[in-house]
Amino acid sequence: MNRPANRATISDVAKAAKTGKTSVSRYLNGEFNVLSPELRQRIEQAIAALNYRPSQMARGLKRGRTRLIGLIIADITNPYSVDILCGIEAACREQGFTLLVCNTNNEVEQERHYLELLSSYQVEGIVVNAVGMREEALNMLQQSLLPMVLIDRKIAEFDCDMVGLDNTQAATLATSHLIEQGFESLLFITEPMGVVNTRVERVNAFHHTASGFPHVHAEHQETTLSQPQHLDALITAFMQQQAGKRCAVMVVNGALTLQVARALRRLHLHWGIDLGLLGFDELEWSELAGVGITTLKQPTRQIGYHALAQLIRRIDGDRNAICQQAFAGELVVRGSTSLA
Amino acid sequence: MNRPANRATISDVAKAAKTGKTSVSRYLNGEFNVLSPELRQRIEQAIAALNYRPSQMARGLKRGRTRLIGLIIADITNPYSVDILCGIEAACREQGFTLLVCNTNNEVEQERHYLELLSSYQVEGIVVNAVGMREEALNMLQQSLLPMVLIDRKIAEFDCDMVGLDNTQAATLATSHLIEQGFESLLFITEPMGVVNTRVERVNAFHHTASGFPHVHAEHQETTLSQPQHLDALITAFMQQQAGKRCAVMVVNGALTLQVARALRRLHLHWGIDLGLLGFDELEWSELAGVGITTLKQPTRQIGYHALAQLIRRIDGDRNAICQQAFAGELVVRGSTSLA
DNA sequence: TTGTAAGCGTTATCAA
DNA sequence: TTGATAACGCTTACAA
Repeated sequence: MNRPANRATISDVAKAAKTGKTSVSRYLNGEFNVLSPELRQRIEQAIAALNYRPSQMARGLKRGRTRLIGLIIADITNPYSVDILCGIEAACREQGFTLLVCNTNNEVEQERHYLELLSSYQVEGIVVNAVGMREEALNMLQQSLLPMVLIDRKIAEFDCDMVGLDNTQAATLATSHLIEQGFESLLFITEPMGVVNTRVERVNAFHHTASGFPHVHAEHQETTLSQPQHLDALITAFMQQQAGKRCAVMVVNGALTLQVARALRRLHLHWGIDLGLLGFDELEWSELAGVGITTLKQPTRQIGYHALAQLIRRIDGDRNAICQQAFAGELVVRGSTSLA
Repeated sequence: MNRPANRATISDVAKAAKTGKTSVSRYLNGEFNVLSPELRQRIEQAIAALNYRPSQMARGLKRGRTRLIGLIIADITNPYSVDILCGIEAACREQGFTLLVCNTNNEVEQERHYLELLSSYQVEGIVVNAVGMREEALNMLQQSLLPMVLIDRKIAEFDCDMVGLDNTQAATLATSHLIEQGFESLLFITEPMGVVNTRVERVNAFHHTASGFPHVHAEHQETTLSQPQHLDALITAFMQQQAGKRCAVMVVNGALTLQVARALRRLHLHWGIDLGLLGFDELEWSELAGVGITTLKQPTRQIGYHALAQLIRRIDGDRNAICQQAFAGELVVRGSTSLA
């Protein structure tokens, strides 16, 4: 019943080194103080000879500590999420954790699946980047008992550590910039606000800031990523209504900014010439699109990094009250917000 | 010694349902034909009551079959890799496999780490997207005994299934297009060719195609992503040397195209006006950059999808000869290659 | 300094 | 139909 194709086990190594499993285990865990140099060497050779690698399965089963962190991403296609991921990875590396990335593709079923998977593989904590995730999916998270931290998004009635952008500061900064640049008519385009706190906070700060300038017209409109052509109508209507005024469009996130830029192209409207344009989220092509697009840049890496730091604190037993960390955004000014 | 915080085990369920572990295990594996309806219901209730979830750790340990696939990505920041990932995921979903994504960030150490991790968690196969991976890192792969398929890149002296672009077809298509558009002087900018077969094949096909047109000047130059300013000198020299001719630049991949576009901006050269520009890899912003950038689009999703299909064939015991699948690229023509 | 043996939570074998 | 019981590969008391 030999299965020669299979990997060597700790018993094989023990046999080859003419010793017991215990000593091999000790070797594996670096407990050299209880190993004679001679035995240590025998084990070393046996391991090399058999090309032995310990089974994390068995290890995890036994000790329950895996140094594994799960990251659930709703949409890996989103560059914002990827940046966050990089920040988390950096932190993981420093702390000796390994990151397992799971992309749910915005599907509830996938999220449920991964959540169970991660938990059943004994990850010690989970980071959830819920950008674009539907409420339904989020509720599922509450069932998980694992240490967990949310990125970017709060969930109503679900107390959980959160790390993200200071939306009020950011939207205020962006709106002020447009007004300073002399724009008198502002349109904030957002995905459906619903209970998505990031969107709501951005829109609120937008209106609040604009309301300090009576001569400025400010309105917001909702649209969905799935119906990009809807933007054409939205923007056309706005431009007609506000004809003669210096108009600017502000966009709630990077994914939507891409769609807005495409719509403007279709409409033969040029940002920086026919109207102003400012988008949340810095994109690699922001400077290449026409005269460049002014963006509100999030400290994404930092957000990811601190999210993991917080998670590890929880893993290490921190029982302090839930905390929400908000980081300031930065304005990157380009041609799209300086009308000639 | 009770640990009430911990998850329920199969024994707990068995106890709660007043039965043995075996029956519970049978229930979990859907062997209802050997379970009386009555017992089945008791188990069902016990599971619900305890919110029991089987431990994949223990399962994997026991049966050695996990339905897990590992994906090793050298640079998740690369949109090409993300697209591939999406294709693989789609295939995984269909086939009932779960994908674990590991980003090595182009670090050899990370790759070694993940390779061991995946194998020690009993993934049944690995897909490697080596784009941007250094040779050093690739060698490590050879040690792995798992079923494996490479994306985009071959490794010298390492027989392994590979799925990628038909580089010769693609480069020929692109070069022909430039010549048809009346460009007489072509510069192919590539990352260091070394033994990276994709780059070599593209450059070779480029020269071969151009050589059919005696009036066309064709040259290639190497540069690295880490020294974007080097591009400025490269391009300036080319434009001066070929002054008076209709010049075009072709770029070996999307990441480098981004850098080239930035360099051209710095040099105040406008693609579609001062020179032609064509890049491998379609990017979401290709149409938004100036007059739009002509690209050679890879069927990325398809590549990912077929890579997984091939891997599964191997997992299922396919022992046929190593196979390399090359998919055709498609030209997306935009303003950058039609000089007024 | 070394080794034996009892688990960890499953599944597989075999007997009832 | 059921259910002990022995693995799976590892860690960890506990002995020696």
